[in-house]
Amino acid sequence: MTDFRTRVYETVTRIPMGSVCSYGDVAALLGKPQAARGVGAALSVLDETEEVPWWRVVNRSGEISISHLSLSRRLQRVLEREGVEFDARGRIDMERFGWDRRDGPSGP
DNA sequence: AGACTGACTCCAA
DNA sequence: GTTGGAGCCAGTC
Repeated sequence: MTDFRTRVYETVTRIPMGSVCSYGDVAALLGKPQAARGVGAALSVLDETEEVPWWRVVNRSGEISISHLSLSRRLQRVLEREGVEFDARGRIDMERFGWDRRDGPSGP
């Protein structure tokens, strides 16, 4: 197990239920803002039986960035059950559900 | 060690 | 809003 992967898992495990985070954000939290693809590689070796909630990591556009269609749909269902909302195009409002959001959704 | 792959992002048309 | 191309990085063979 590489140290990088270990740190990715520790960070992803901190994402609270009902929130999501982008690959780039996880990379930035590790001090490597350019390692977004590396984060994807680290999470790609996991599966749904793992303890790490890797399904809470989506791309910068708020879309599930997995090519396997049936799996991405399953992940969307899981996220919706956790309270994350998707629009008609299968996209998440990162301003509302992004873990790194600075202000709450019910702003002034 | 070297080359390929892809669950990423950014930027310019 | 899309599309194409170019960097970046870790995993795998």
